[in-house]
Amino acid sequence: MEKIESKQFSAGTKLPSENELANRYGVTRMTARAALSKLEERGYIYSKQGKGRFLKEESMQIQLHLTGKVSFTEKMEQAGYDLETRLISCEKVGFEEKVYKLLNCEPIDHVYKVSRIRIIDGQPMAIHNSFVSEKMFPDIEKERADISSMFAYYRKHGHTEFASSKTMLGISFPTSKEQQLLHCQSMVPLIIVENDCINAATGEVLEHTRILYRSDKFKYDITM
Amino acid sequence: MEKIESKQFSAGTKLPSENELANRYGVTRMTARAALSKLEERGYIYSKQGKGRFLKEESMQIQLHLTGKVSFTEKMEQAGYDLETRLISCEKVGFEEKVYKLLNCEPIDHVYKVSRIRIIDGQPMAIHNSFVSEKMFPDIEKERADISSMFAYYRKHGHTEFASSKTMLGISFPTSKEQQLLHCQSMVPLIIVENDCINAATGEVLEHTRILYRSDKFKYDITM
DNA sequence: ACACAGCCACTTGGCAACAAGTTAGGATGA
DNA sequence: TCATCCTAACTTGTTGCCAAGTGGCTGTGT
Repeated sequence: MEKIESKQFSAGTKLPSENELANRYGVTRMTARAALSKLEERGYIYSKQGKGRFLKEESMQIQLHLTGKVSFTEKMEQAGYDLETRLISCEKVGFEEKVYKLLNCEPIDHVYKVSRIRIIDGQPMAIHNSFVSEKMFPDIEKERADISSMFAYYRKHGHTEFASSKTMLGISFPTSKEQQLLHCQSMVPLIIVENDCINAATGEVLEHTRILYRSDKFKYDITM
Repeated sequence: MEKIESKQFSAGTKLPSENELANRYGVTRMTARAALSKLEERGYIYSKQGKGRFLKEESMQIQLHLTGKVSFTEKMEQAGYDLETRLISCEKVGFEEKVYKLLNCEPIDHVYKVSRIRIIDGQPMAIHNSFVSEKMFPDIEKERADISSMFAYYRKHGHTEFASSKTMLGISFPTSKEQQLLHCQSMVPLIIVENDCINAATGEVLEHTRILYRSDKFKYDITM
């Protein structure tokens, strides 16, 4: 059934039709169709009614050192990539226990989610969510338009030395909104990396960050 | 369409039928069916003909420090889990450039893949593949039955100090064989962690390891 | 009153026919 | 000879119907 994916063709190649696959492997057309749909949902192929199914070009993979101290921006610019960071949204979020607890907030406090998208060489690669409390940054609503770099924003507010907390990694699938932003299919796994940014001098938690990486766009280096 | 998954029920709950979902959201039964199939392939629900679809119980997640120096066995036993490691296979593999290069092997050399499965509290959690060269361990074919721990095996052959190389992380989906071994569906992502085990004294590469973790069974700690 | 058989309404699973889009080639006409 | 249109043979997409499995309800016989 899914030995189909082991056959490696070059990009743009036309795949055998549903009927041909069904005959060749002695299954019904529905079974072949299901297998092909899976490949489509994973983002390996695309289909055109009346024409057929075609292999997408395999996208480049960028090496990314996940555990490093340097910021994403610096990493990418050092490696010579054309990185654009675009602000998507900056709005209050509903109560979420984990985030509120980390930011030392009560349920009545307001927490903002600053959502930015990372675009490399024209391709959206990751969504960077920063959770900050109104308590810590009361003017965030007014200043939202100016936020280009979170670190620059924190320095402007007098925080100079930064540290990071425990870093956790998990996997999930994109919501329909995230699919649009990242230009990906529903079955492309996302790697979610979460940690906190702390003022090293005072120990205050400045933000909780939740970064969603397209798992197929990077090779992740987690060397200590 | 996929707002279905946001509704959190408790385990074992019966989901609305295909027809009911189709009517409720004003879509065809095929659309509802496709959405439910997706949930089934991701391993969230199961279906019984004539009865309906039901939520699976959410499995526990074990915290795992990916970048630590201690071995998987030690980590799990320290945390008090009942870990069983079972040998699946130990056989020659075909030429694979990356692995052969890392092991300093030519295409005519023989490389063995020692494949073991990690079972925690009765649940298969990960597949641990070790690639070793016949050049380095000529008697591996005879000794294969005795291999319980790779480190113990290396110590038996005179290697005492170990180091590890660069560690890379990636995502893929299980083959049908891996689905059987890990008791999981086809759309459950696997986290693949690869690195080399090196004799710290001589610098020789003893093995290349490729570990396949079920992404839904762990919370991955990648703190430096 | 109780046991049992049959039926019906519901579920998921599967299939076949049809619809819609594309392309190539041949018939037709100027 | 050349241009144009039509048709036929592909492709994928969609719809609807029927099969198979389950459980409850009801009628019937003892």
